[in-house]
Amino acid sequence: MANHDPDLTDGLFQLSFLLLSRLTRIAGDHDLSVVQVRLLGILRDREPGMLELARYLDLEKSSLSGLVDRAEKRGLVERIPSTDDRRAATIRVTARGRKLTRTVADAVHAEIDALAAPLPDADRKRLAALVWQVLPAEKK
Amino acid sequence: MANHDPDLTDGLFQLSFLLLSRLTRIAGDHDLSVVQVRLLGILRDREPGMLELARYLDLEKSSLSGLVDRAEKRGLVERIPSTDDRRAATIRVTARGRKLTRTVADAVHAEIDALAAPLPDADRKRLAALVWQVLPAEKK
DNA sequence: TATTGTTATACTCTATAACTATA
DNA sequence: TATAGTTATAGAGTATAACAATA
Repeated sequence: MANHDPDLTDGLFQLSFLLLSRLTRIAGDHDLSVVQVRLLGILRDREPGMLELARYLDLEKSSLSGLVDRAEKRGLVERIPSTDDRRAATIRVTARGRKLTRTVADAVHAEIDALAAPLPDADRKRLAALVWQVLPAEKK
Repeated sequence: MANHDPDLTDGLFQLSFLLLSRLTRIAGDHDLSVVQVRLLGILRDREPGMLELARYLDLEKSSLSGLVDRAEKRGLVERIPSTDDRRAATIRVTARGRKLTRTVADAVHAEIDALAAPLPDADRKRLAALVWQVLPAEKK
């Protein structure tokens, strides 16, 4: 009955795929892809240039162009031309994008809370603490 | 200094994206995509039909056709025509696919072990147990 | 009629390479 | 020359709808 020594790697990937699948569905409910949600999430508290954004998302700068194009076309973000470097622009989330970000974030939170709800409160806290301990410093 | 009450949802998604990024890189080292790795992983101990496989991967059956086509073209899997239902086929991993699956799985395991290595042994076990507790029964 | 699977089509996402404009 | 960003192109992955073959 008791899982003796369940494998950490397998469990983490099972959980990752489950979370990703939930996120994909929630994003899809708002006509967003997972990467668009990540983009919006990054823009919550930053106004990065394209190269910086590419680094955050671990994408080539060329991949960013289309991504930002599609988000801009939907009025979720805007390109703000830099005043001091006429090659550069920063990407800023619009009011509409910010609203959508909040909506999606709330839905995601509710979903994950429900997933973890069966755990006793102390275990949920322990899990959160352990997860954050595994994350490398630059992700925190 | 101490993260007081770090958010569970945020931590889990940070970790999920980190794991996914590691998996993407490892898969790419072997010219595989993440979904191809998942496909191979499922075939380790099953020989499902296309519809069954679609259900495992949470994809439309039409998406499976191309996925399996590409894997078959590389000699990683093969379509075995069903003997009792001439519409149907099962998907079987080849010897070559099995070997590649092991290689990738080993690399992934090593990578995640390294990631979790800073944790004391007891904490690693606790983390694994908690993760498995969050997973719904059908994933175990 | 229902089911298994493929095909046609369209879109998103991604990379590489070549390019433009500015520094 | 170097840097910020876009464009051209190609391919994987995905879905919807229509289809073929078999049950």
